[in-house]
This record gives sequence, structure tokens and C-alpha cells, in this order.
Amino acid sequence: MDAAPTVFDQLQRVAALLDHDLSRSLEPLGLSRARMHLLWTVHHVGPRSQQQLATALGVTPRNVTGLVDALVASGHVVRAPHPSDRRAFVVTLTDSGSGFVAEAAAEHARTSRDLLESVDAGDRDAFTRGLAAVVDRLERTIRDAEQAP
Amino acid sequence: MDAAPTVFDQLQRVAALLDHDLSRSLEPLGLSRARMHLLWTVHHVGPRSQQQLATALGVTPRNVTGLVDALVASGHVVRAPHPSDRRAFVVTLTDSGSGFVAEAAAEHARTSRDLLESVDAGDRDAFTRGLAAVVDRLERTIRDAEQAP
DNA sequence: TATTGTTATACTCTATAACTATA
DNA sequence: TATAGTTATAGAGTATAACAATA
Repeated sequence: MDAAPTVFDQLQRVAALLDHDLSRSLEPLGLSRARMHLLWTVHHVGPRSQQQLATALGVTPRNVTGLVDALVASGHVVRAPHPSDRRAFVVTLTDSGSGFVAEAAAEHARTSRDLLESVDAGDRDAFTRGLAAVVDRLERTIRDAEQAP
Repeated sequence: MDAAPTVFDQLQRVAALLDHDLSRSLEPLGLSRARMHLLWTVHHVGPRSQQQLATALGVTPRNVTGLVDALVASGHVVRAPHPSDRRAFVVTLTDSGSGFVAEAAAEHARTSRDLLESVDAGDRDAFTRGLAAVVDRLERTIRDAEQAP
């Protein structure tokens, strides 16, 4: 018989399940994780140049070109001319793109409520605090690892 | 100013951070996530045929062919003849592969301990219970969604 | 000279379909 | 006939490098 799963195991399991759940909800709408991520980022930081999006997403500018191409083709974003720099485009959500992000946000809120309700009422505050602490610790670990390579 | 992050947001953040951390630790060793997943699976379920690995990993047999090819080339696994079915191979870890999995397991244990220690001592039990409840809920949600498509 | 986005090229992971050798 | 694994082909996501237009 196996030992009890560690916190790491469980968090990995959560990651896999979230990924599975997200992909499942996105697929019928013809949107991949990477494209949704770009859509989501544009929604949250506002219309930006492809360079800025590349930085925000942590991928190369070339990669953003491909993702924006696909999202333009599917009608979720448009490339608008940059007001002061004729080399650059400003990537902006269409109504369709905005509606899509709003729907996704609503579903996230639903899932969030369900997940929190699945936690015993007396454990909820401690769980929430613990989760925040874990996020902090992971962020710090990664920052440290990147600063001293 | 943004509202406080939801449980969903935080779990997604954890997923992204874990992914980042794992990729970072694997890259210098020349192992991708997908290959490590196969290695890990062989370690946990024991030497298996490629068909069985495909089922365990939730990918196509063709995909397993490619991953095993790469892991054979890097010396982490070998294809042994199946004792009773001459069509099949049994994928087995080499010493190098086993050593690698052991190292990864040790690092996971370390990370797990660090993460749990980052949670306030009084919150730890509730956090652990809450995490288990969330995993259960996610698994149930996905199972339900797959049974009634 | 430096930056923005693109073309060119390549690699990994993934999938489906057709094929070979065995069962 | 059915199964195990492979070849053939395709597509998404990612990367680097070289190049055009513009800053």
C-alpha cells in the first residue's frame, strides 16, 4: 500500500486536473490554452504591443506572432496600428474576444466557489491562508533560483 | 486595485509555478516533462508494454513510441523483449533512469516539506484536509463531465 | 545603432490513419 | 480477426537567427 500523498503530489495532481478541466472547457470553443492565455492577458493588462505581450507571457515575440495570427483568424482579437510607432501593432480584443473572456471568468468564479465549498467550513480560512503561503513560497523559490543561476 | 485572488486563481498560479519549477529542474538534465512523466510512470507501475504505458499516460501508442525512442537514446530506459508476446516490448528503467527518478523523488520530498513549513503551524492540518477535499472535488467534476458528454 | 515584427528553420508533443508482424 | 508497435503525415507551441521597416 502506498504512503499518503505529499503536499507536492497533491498540488501536482491539482495542476493536472485544472489543466484537464480547462482544456476540456476550451476545446469545443476552438481555443487552445496558449491562445486563451494571450486573450486573458490582453483583457487584464489592456491593449498592448506584441513585444509587451511577449514579455507578459514569457514567450518569444515570434511566438506571439503565431498566436495573434490565429486569434485574428478566429475573430477574437484585431491588430490596430500603433498610434506613435509605425513598426508596432496594438493587439485589442474584439467584442467576441471580450465576451469569451467574460464567460471564462464566470466559469472560473463558479469553479472557485465549488472548490471552496468542498472544503469543510471550519477549515476554509486556514486553507485559504495556507494556499496563499504556498504561493508565496513557490514564487520566492523560483525568484531565488533565477537570480542565482 | 484588483480584488483578492480567488481559490481558482491561486490554484492556477500554483500550477504555473510548479510547471515552471519542474521544467527548470529538468532542463539542465536534458529531460522534458513528457519524458520525465513516462520515466516516473515506469518507476511506479513497473516495467510495462508500450500499450500499457500509453493507457497509463493517457496518450496514443504512437506518442509513446517517440518518447521511448528518446529515452532509449538518452540511456534512461531500454526496450526488452516481451517474454510471451513477440509483438511487444517491455520498457524498463536503466540504472541511470532509476537514479534519476530517485533524485527527482528526493527533490519532491524536499519541496513538499518546504511548502508545508511555509504554512502556519496551526493551519497545517486544515490546509492538508482542504487540499484533499479540493482534489476530490476536481476529480469528481471531471469524471462527471466525461461520463455525460 | 536599436527595436518591432516577420520570414525561415527546427524541435517536441500530440493526434489519426495505414501498415507489418504477430497473436 | 484483433492487437502491438511502427511509418507517414499533420498541426500546435515553442525556440533561434536573419531580415525589413522604422525609431
